[in-house]
Amino acid sequence: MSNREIRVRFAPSPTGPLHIGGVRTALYNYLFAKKNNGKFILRIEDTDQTRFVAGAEDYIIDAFNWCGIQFDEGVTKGGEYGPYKQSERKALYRKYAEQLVASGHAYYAFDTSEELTNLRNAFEAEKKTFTYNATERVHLKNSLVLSEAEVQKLLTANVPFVVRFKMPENRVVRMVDLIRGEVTVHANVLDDKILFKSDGMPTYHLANIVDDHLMKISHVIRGEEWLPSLPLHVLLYEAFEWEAPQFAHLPLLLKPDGKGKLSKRDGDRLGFPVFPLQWTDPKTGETSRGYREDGYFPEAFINMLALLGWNPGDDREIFNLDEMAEAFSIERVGKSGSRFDPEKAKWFNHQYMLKMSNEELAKQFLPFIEKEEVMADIDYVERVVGLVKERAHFVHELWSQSDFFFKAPDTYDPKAVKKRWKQVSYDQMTEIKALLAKVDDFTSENTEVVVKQWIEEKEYGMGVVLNAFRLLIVGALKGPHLFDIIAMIGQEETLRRLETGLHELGKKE
RNA sequence: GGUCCGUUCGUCUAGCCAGGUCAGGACGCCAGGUUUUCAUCCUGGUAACACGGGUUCAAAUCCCGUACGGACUACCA
Repeated sequence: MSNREIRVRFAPSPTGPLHIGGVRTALYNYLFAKKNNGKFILRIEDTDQTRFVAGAEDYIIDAFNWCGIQFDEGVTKGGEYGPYKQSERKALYRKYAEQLVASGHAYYAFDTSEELTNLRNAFEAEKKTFTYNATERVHLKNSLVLSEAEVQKLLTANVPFVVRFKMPENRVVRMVDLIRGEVTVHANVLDDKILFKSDGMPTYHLANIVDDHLMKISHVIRGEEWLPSLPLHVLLYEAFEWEAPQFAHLPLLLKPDGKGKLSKRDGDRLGFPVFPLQWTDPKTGETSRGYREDGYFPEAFINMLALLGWNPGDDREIFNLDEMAEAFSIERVGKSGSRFDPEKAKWFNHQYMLKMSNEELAKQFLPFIEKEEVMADIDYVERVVGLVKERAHFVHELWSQSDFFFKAPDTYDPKAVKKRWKQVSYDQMTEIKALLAKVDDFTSENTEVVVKQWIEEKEYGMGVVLNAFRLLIVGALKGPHLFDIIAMIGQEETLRRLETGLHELGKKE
C-alpha cells in the first residue's frame, strides 16, 4: 500500500435528484476521508450531454449542505486540481485517448451505432450475444484492420469515430476490493469498451480514470454497480502505467419489501422518501418527496443511512458525524445489500428529537404555531416542547400533541366522552372548579396535592375524576401530566375550560 | 444467456478472516410493570446461521456444489 495522502471523491452525474443510496456512498467517502485526515472531493460527471437535467447539480449541492456533508474540494468549492466538472475538462481527454492508441492499448473504430445495433440483432436471432472483442473486432471497421493510410483518410475527412480499449487476450485480471477481497475475472469475457465517444466526449470509463489520476485520488469508494467494470479500470491504469487507487464497492440499498434495489416507486408505494430533498422534475412537473420536507432532522437522516450497511462493531447506534467518522472503517462495511426500513428511520428521528434542546426544538416548532394563529412567547413554547417531545417523532407532530397548551379545546373526543364522562362527572367537575378557584398557589405540585386530597376526602375514584378533568382541559385523553398542563395554562384559563366543558357536555343522564 | 457479487431473527446487524459462547444487540411485534390518559421508561417474550455434501473430536465460521437474490452486459453514468 502506498502512503500517499488520502483523497476520495464522490462523482455524481447530474441526471436527476440524488437517491439516498448515492447519499450513503458520499457519506462513506466523507467518513473515510475524515477518519484518515484526507480530502473529500466533489466532481460532477456530466460527460453525457443527452442526459443533462436542469437543476440536478444544484440539487446535489443543496442536498449535501442540508446533510452537513462538507467537501474539501470540488465544484463551488474550488481546489488546486480543478476544474471539477468534466464538461469543463473536455479538452483534456482526447489527448489521453490518443496516448493509448499510440501505445497500442486502444484503437479507432468507425462502425456506426446502426451497424452495431444490426449486428447485435443478428446475433440475437441466432441466440448468441454480440461482443466487440478480440474475435469480432477483426471483422469490423477499425484501425486494427484498416491500413494506416485509410485510417488517416477517415480521420482527416472528419468521419465520426470512437476510441475503443483493446482488451488483452488470455489474461486473468486480478483485483482487490477492500470490501470483498480478491476478485478475478478472465479478460476474454470482456469487451472492447468505448473510451472516447464520437461527440468528442470521453465515456465514464476514460474520464474517471484520467480524473482520478490527475486529482490524485487514493481510494475509489463507489456503488456495487461498478464492480463489473473494475477489470477495465484496472487494465486502464496499467495501460497508462499509472498507480491505481484502491477500490471499495459498496453494496446496494434494497427495497423494504419484496425483491430488488430501492427505487423511487417503492417510496411512492410505501409512503416514504427516497430522496434527501424534495424534487420536482422539470419536464414532467412530477414532485417527489424528500426527507427534509417530511420533517427528518439531517443528523437523524445521516445517522440512519450510515448504519445501513456499516456498523461500529459495538452497540452504539446514535452518533453525530464526528463520532461516526472516528468509528468508521471500510472493513466494517457489510458485503450484502441492506433493506431499507422506514420504521427504523422514524425511530432515529425520534431519538434526535429527544436529544435536542428545548430551545432548538421550540425554534423549529415556532412556524407551525404561527400557522395555527395562536399567541405564544418562545419561553412558553420551550416549556411545552419539553413536556411533549417524547410523544412525537417529528416536529410537525408536536402540534397535535400540544395544541391544548395554546388554545381551549373546540371539540371533545367522542370516544373519550363516552368512556370517561360519567353520571357523576358533571357534579364532580363543578366541585373541582370551585376548589381550584380558591387555590392561591397554582403550581403543578400544589394543585395536585389539593385535588388529590379532595378526592380522598370525598372518596371519589381517582381515575373517574382525573379523566373527566383531563377531558375538559385537553379535549381528549392525551397529553402530559395533567397538573403540569393546568399550571402552564394558568388558573384563569383552567377555570374557563372547566366552565365551557361543563356547559358543552352537560349532565349525563 | 454470459460475467461478477452476495445469502445470520420480519428488518438493520454482531459473531466468520485467527473453527469450540444457551448465536449477542437494535427496530418492530407481543405480554407485564410504572402512569389519572397517551407517550416515554423498565422487565420479560417472540424470532435467524438458505440447502446439500466435505474437512475436523468440534463448522454460522474453512472447502465444494445447489438454490435463491442482485448488479453488469449502451457512443449512460
